[in-house]
Amino acid sequence: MSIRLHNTLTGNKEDFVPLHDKKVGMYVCGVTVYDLSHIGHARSAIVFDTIYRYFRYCGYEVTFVRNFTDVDDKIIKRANEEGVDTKTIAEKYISEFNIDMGKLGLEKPSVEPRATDHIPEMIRLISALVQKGFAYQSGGDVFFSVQKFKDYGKLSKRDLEEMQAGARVEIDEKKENPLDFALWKASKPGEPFWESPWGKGRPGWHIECSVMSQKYLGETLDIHGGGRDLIFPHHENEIAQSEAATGKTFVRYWVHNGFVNINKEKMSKSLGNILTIREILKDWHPEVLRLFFLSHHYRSPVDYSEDSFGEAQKGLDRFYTTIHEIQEELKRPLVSQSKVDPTAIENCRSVIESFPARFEEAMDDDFNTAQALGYFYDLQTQLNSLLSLSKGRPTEEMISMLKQGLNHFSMKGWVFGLFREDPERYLAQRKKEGLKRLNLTEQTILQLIEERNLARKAKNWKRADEIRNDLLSKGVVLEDTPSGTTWKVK
RNA sequence: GGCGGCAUAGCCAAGUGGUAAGGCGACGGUCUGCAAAACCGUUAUCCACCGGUUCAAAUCCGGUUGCCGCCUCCA
Repeated sequence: MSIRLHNTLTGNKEDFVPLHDKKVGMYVCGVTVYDLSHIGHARSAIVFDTIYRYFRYCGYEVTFVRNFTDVDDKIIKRANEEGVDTKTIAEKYISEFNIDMGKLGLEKPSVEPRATDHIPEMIRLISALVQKGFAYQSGGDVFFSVQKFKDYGKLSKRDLEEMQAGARVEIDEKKENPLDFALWKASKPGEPFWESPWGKGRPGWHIECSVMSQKYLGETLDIHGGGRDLIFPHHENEIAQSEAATGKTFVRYWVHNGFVNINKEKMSKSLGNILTIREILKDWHPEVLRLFFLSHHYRSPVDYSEDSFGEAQKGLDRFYTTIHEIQEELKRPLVSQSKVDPTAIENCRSVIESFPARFEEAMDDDFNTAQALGYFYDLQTQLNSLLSLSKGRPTEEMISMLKQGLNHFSMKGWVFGLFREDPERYLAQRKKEGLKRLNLTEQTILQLIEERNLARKAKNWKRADEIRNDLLSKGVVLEDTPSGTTWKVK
């Protein structure tokens, strides 16, 4: 079964056939480094990280390129505000970005090129475009002439004439056509610049991606990705530049992820609701973020809210609890015989054994992580069911099935970047955070449990329930198990 | 104004021709001193509305309504 993916260019789901048998060249637009990255960047990064991982899981050899835009108006503005040079700003936010991505547990791309390291190549490409008549110099600027490129608008499904009629475009006297875009910009005093045939200047935004993708992946890429908002003008312009220069198809499959809203509102500077990855990670485990995103289709918009993250948190806790319990069960001595109903065992077996196939079927279908996650929940239910059949007296058969389940969590979980923690540590950490939030110490809780257990021994249920209710009202849940009383934060 | 997308249970969310995954919540049961957790079961005769195509549609086509995104920097 091959992977099918939705191609923005055609609007259809297509069978993925790479250019070179089992090799995939994938380019994803990274960030402009002028500020901390936000939850939207996190989504894009997580979506493409998952795609990257799944291709590798399927045995593809993937070259994954994700760039840094380190020269840009916003960086210049920021540098001026802080009275430092643009390089300082860029370096700072590249390192912040790397910290965030590290915490999110993202795989390192194969190459992370920076725009400013590719200026000579950009100048070469721009010159070629001028020579071929696709671009023209105007003062110290060079523009791409959109009218010269017949296919302009094919990705964003726009018509040049209609856009011009739209008249929302600012008239720039330097441009022959208001929709023409800058390949090279003359630098103003105080701005960073490079020498070029057109004088001192700096590259336009789009050219870097054409150059860097071509350099690391060749003239035709298998996959090019990014957020939906990049479809126009960024990716449209990349196509124009690249295809005008090479005469070849630039990208075979365009993949775009949906946006993140915050409490049903668009995230924007003007609304002041930008949620940085830094802030998110103060309150939530990185895997909560991943679980949250992966429970939605990558192309749909998602809405961040305390509640929705709380739900993801709950789900993650439950997975780790199951994994932990399996590990504990594996340590218990085997029994040779069990009175457990064999059909119950067989039900568990069929779900556990069919999991990999179902997981792959879902992922092959345009990376349907939400569906795949549903199968993870099914798997979990069956493993819990098995645990409750075993009740601490596992047979060899049960152990083998539990191990199989654990293996699935580990192997398939890797594709999702989930279940990477030691469950015991994860659960302990959750308790610790909970105590901090409730302003309680473990000592207090353990003392109360001790007191309650004495009451229970004396069959003083009234006192025992009183203690339990008291703790519950503070947010602590007690669970009496055969091996003793445990607690957790609600 | 142009282009694109979405509308599935109380909530979140898969499903693009074969008769509604999964999660949260709720309810009933098993277990338990009672609970909690876990497990089992129930919870959408129906997928915004109207019409059409088809043996068959949430899924395709046409229309209506509502919401959102892009068209300007943006993941």
